[in-house]
Amino acid sequence: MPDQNSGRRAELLDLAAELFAEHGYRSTTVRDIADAAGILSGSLYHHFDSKESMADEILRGFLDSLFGRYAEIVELGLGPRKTLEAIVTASFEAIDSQQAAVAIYQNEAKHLTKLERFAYIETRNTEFHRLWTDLLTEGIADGAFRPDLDVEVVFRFIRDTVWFAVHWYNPKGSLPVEEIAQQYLTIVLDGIATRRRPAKRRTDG
Amino acid sequence: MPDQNSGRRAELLDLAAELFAEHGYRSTTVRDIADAAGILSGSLYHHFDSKESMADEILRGFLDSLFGRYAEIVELGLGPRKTLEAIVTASFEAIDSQQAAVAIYQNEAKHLTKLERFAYIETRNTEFHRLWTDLLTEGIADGAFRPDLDVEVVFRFIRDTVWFAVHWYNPKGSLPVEEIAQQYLTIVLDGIATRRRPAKRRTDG
DNA sequence: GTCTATAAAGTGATAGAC
DNA sequence: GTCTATCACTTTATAGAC
Repeated sequence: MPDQNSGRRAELLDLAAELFAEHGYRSTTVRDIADAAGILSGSLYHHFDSKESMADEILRGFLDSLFGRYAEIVELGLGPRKTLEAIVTASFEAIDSQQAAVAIYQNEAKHLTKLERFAYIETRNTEFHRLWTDLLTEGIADGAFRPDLDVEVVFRFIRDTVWFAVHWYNPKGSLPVEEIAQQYLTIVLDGIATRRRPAKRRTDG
Repeated sequence: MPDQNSGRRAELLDLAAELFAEHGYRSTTVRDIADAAGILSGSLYHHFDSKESMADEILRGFLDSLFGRYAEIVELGLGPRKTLEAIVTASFEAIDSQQAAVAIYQNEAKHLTKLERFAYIETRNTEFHRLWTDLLTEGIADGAFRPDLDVEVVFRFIRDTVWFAVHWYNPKGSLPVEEIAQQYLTIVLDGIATRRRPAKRRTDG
């Protein structure tokens, strides 16, 4: 295995990530990746052990950086509502800056976790579940969120909507990522129906 | 091609749908399908032209029934809010009764549309987009929905959350599909944040 | 309606030359 | 770091017997 920090290596990994994201892990052949890089398929094995190793490296890097960011946010102790807003915003920023990795995580995680080497995905999913249900439970307890909601349903609802945006978000589109995050937060927090008092309200700090 | 209504044919199609949904279209081999049916792979070709034909038949059947149901709802002329509720509920019912087909639609449509024979998926997507944006625009115009929302963002938000439920919905779970649909509607319409007037409100008919 | 047998193409990966 | 050459295996699909 050559230098882990080689520029060429990172280049190839980026190409692989884009192809995995666009066509799916399974449908992308090592020949496709090599073609995109302008080399032959055999040459890829100078940089990586296997196709699986490439996906592994892409997902590991993405999840480490994402959960590092989440940990930073939680440590700020902003209270349930502001923490929720920050976590959602951070997730949209990840979609913006690491779109391919997010798409792979979305599309392939379920199947890859079956393989031992990808067991850390399950660990991260559990961590994510814990983060959200704690946050929602705390928010319900202190009056920030409605008490009549099923925490599990809300968790999945938020998780799904946030990550699914990766499928249509266009980094070059007219809507900047901050604005989309804001729109999502508005819907999740306040709903789409009209209300008698449209003013912003704040129950927590 | 044998009788289109043969019981065996439908049986094989159901098996294929479950495997495509569970492991992905690409990862499911014709051998897998034949194994599940207790026959050899070659025998499948007595019933179907190709693996692609199987996916085609599954998706066509699903989309036809779903859009038939949508058309029925729209024709009732219930007004924006009640129509939205009915469409969301109908979609959850589809997840309940045709889980495999919905999962295939979710996971594979993007790639399959590239093939000419699956062009009708794009047509349906356009139809779906039209249905929702009309509904939301109408609802904003008559005061049922908030005027400060981007119709496109809300459309994608609802579409994604509703269909994504197929990934975790368990037909044998404790929450009946009607209740999940209701929870989703509550979140989408009213948000998860507390409000000063928690009472139900109705702006349209 | 299923099986036997097999073709034809694609796929992940390796060994060694340059 | 890339290429040449190639292996071992998988996959879709076909032809004809039973």
